[in-house]
Amino acid sequence: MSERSQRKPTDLVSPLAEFKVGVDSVIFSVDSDQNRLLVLLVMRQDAPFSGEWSLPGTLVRQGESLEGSAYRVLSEKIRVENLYLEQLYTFGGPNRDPREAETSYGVRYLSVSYFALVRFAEAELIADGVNGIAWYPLGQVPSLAFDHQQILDYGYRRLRNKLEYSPIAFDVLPEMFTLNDLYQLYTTVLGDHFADYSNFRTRILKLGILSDTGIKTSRGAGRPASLYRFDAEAFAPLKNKPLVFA
Amino acid sequence: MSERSQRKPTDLVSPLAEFKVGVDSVIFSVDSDQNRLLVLLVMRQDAPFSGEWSLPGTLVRQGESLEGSAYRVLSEKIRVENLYLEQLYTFGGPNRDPREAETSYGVRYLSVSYFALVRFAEAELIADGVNGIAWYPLGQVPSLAFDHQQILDYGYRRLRNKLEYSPIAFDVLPEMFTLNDLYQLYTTVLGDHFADYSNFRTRILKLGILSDTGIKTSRGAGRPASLYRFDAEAFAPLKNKPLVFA
DNA sequence: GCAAAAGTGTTCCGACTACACCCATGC
DNA sequence: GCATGGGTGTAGTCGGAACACTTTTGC
Repeated sequence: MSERSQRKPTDLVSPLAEFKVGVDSVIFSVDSDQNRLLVLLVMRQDAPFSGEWSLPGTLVRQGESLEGSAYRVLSEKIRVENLYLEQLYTFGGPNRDPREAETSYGVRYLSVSYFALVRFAEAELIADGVNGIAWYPLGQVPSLAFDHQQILDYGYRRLRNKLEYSPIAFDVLPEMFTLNDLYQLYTTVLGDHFADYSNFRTRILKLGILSDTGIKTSRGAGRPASLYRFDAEAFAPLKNKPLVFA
Repeated sequence: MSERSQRKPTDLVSPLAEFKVGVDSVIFSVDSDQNRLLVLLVMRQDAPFSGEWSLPGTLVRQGESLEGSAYRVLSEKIRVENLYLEQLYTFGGPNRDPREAETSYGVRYLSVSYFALVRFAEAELIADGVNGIAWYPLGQVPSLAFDHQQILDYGYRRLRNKLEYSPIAFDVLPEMFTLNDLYQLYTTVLGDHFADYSNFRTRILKLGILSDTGIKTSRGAGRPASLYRFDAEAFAPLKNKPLVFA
């Protein structure tokens, strides 16, 4: 890690800060029935910002890794098997948390943020009867505690980037899915500012990372659609290569 | 920031971790005379890892922001005016720093890493006579203290990405530069796995963000080259748009 | 003149766009 | 049949890759 600055003998510089480290997560999900992009918010119970909505978060415990901490919050709020999780950014300026003022000796509160995309269908919210917890459609998000709006914005940008250039969509789609399912996922997250369905089809198939299971599925009227499966082996050699999914 | 998990009254969960927060920086520079990509390393003076090379870093002081801390280390090591700096990633697993074991009560050491690209010509190393400090060509980097090799790898990846998709090259080139200067910068960082000079020229000029000053410069034999200047106004509307510089 | 470096132009080809069109199902 | 959604094909266009060629300097 780090060392002090290199003044030789007596260190008469200002003292080191002491930190509590929090992990806050921007947890996204796509409701494919209503084509809405959702973010998970929780109502704060304690000061500061008691009664306001915020991103789910926690303070890091002894012996716990940052990512482990992120997974813990996630599992405390929702039951979900399939997800993508990655670190976002660390916010750590002084005075970003009102609790810093209260404490006599200057403890700082730092937030390592994560962003997650979870499979909506299986994501079951864990209501403990006391806490408010809810999926909010992006665009209907209320004002948030701390600097959480900033974190959310940052997470949304990252989500769109990841979706375009990484196969995270397949972490959140069911094992087998139609190409239309995939297309809908992309449009709800990215907006429909890209290729029409027909061109999307051909391009994504040309990548060669989807395998047709041959199984057909019928959703009401219309011709039944083929179910596809993400082919991890075929994708492996393409990893780290610049790929555009949308 | 964050709250605890939502158990109601008594918190009998494992206690919170206490953190020292360090900032470690991957500072790159391009020696355009020798076409080498360099990274700044310092020799550690104190335990742990005393006598080993490491990334320049420091522990965050009271009242100091993370970015401020990164700038402080930078200014303690080199004198440089023009640079690009951005946060990289936060490494914070338990047991990543040997000092955690020494302390009786489990203080954790967390590293928020930054990456910087500085203008080589004006970067003057501040030798304090005691500390080793040196530019190492990438590929000749010795084994590093802590998990600094991992941070360096991460920084290198980010550097290449940023160079391809952001105009950070112009933060580090002189005010006026030839297209060949620009091309050399790209090739030394990215390798010459992209367009030849002639295609690079036309593509970068078509972006419309470089303005020809009309001034010619002659470097030995050959036809004199035009000096160009980065046009920040012309670039402004393109910001946030996906742009490929290489 | 000749070598060296800067700068221009041309040809080829693959990829993306915008459609029009065919196919298989429910009712 | 016909509406509905799935799936295929094609013509036009844009942009990058490769490379030949011209221009302007030093010597």
